[in-house]
Amino acid sequence: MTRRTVDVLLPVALDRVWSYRVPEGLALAPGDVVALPFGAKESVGVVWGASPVDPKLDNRLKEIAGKLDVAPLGPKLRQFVDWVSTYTLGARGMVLRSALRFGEDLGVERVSYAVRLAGPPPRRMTEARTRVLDLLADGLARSKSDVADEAGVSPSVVDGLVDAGTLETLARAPEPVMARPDPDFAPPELTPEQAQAAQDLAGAVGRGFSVALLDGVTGSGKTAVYFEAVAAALRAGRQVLVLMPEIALTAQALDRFTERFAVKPAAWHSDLGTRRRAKTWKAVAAGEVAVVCGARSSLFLPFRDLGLIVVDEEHDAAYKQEDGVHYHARDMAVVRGRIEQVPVVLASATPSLETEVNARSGRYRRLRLPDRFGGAPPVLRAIDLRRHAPPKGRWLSDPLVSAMAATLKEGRQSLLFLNRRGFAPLTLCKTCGHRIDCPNCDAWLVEHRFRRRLVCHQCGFAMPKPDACPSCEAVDPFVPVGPGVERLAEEVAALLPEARTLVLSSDTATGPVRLSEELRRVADGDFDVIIGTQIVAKGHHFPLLSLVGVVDADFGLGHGDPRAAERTFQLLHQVVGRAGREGTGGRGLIQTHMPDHPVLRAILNGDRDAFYDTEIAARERVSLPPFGRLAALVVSGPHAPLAEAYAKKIASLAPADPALRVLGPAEAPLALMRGRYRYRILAKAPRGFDLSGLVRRWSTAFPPAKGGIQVEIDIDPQSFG
DNA sequence: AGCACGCCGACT
DNA sequence: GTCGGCGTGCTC
Repeated sequence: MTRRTVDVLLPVALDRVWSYRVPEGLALAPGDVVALPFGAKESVGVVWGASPVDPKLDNRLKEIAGKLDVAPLGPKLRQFVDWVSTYTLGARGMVLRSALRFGEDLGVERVSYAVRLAGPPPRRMTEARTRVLDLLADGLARSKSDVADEAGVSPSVVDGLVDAGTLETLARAPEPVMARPDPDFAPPELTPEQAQAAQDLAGAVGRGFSVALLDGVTGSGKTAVYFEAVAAALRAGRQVLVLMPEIALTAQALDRFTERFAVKPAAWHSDLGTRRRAKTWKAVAAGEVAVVCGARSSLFLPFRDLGLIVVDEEHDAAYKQEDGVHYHARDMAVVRGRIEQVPVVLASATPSLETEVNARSGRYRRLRLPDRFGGAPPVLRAIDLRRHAPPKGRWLSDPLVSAMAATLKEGRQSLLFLNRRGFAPLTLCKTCGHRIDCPNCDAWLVEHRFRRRLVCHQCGFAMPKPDACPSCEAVDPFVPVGPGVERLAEEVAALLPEARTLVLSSDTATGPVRLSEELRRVADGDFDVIIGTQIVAKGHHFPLLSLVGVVDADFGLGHGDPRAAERTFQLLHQVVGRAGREGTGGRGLIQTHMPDHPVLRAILNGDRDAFYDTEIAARERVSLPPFGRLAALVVSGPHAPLAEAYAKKIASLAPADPALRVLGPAEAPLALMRGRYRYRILAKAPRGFDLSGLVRRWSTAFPPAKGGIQVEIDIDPQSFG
């Protein structure tokens, strides 16, 4: 007799489905989330389909343990998972894993207890009890932990009042993750241009797939405009995904949503606790959450009825996922939009070159927003470091320092931008010239004075600064070379001792929560000088800021990597845009050795199109993306000659296709990383070529990888080098 | 990705 | 004699 079987996809690094027996009486359909035994333990999986089972396998089939009480993954999400896996060559199971990120426990909801005033005051009054009763005097119920927090007492004080009969506990149903946002709560006043763009975006909702580039600087009202498209989707009763770079997901950003729609959006990022994660995931699947603001992984959330996708800061490099499955969230957002048949809005002041090309060709609609502060962008000036070289051991030129002093005197804030974490990027022995490198990577150890350690920015290796040179054994011989943000802080302290400075980098703002706190203090005027890495460039608003100093504009230029030039352009554009958003004429001073470099000229002249013109022409000439396609195959292993030999071997196995060009293997940009030697093969193909398919065929011919050798495949790599 | 199995070195 | 290192191979 034939048994009922289903094919199940599991969230593990496997590319295929597995057949299972369906127990008697259990109805299963594709998309159902099930529990099942897998290997030695219990796992979850998703019913992906049903196919005839090899009879030889039949008696080895295991049985599905049961169906989980969550909404099934819909056909469009399953199609998206399949598509992403096919395109990126990431294992299908690993792509599914991104869609099943509901944490360990989906099961039991924790009952939370609320308390409210219910009886006479207790016989014995204490100060702590008074504070609790004052807080609850309005008669409303609050959760026990909120009461303890807000009254500044320990939870046992609340318990004591319950025991005394003054308060009563109510087991409250777990609150819904979010109340429904109100599209009509606080409609903005829009300029005619904004209103027109808003109308365009809102009009696209409900009319199938389309892509629009919403093009405008930070002060142009981009957010207010795309919120109108969000409002349109809400009115249609549909869900919305707003993608943001992880680091931009701050309270500041979410507050803007709250001001417009009266409730907070659901947030989705790596900082979420498992509890909240599970709750949000379920609520998204059930259609109870209307709007998610999330980092790139929110692309795989199981929306029940998605109506709109917004990709904010679409050019941001953080959208590229580099570990596990390699994908670009902006590109995949467009794919999900196409599969879901919903509009996609890409928002940026400095679009990626890919998006700019698509807008110029008319594939994407462009909606351009003028700066609403009447075209008064910050006044920008280059400081030519060849003429204004700071003294040795300093990095701030005289003109920049005097501008900072004047700004301080006016009671306004200055922002110094330097994209280097730590104190100094290089530590040298002054006796023998020995350089302190990472033992696992081809990188210098960066001194971090706050942490009192030398740190590898590649692999995280850290060690205390040694007392003696490991090479010549001279005692205390080290000199820091070059600046990091921490070293600038020292310089500012010496030059402007009365200034209150803040260093803002991923070391000080660890995650959206901490970053939010620091940004709030900046907005409150707790600091005069903010010294930041690229973390300060990403869409945050600094209301008191009137001077931006770019300490080293040349960083990333002049290596001939087109992507580096694009990055520098975007970063500088964004950073100088932080100055003077409140109408007071802001200033930007840019320290550089090459004020005539095209990227800097475009920045200084505010001529964005000039930058795109030259960059697009250059890429077209040499068929770099988006005018050609790239795939990178990175071979790595603990033993350099073996890894290189393997890389050469697979390069020689490339399919013969006249359209394909195989370059390398060459040492990868980071030839040694985490103790692994890396060699990179680049495959180039024309636009429109099925590069994924070709690489997939190619990879089936790879010999078995032994000796710890790994091959990572990156379709559309970000670096062209 | 997990996880078990298995085959070699240093210890209660 | 056993504990445990991580290389290899399997998962319906």
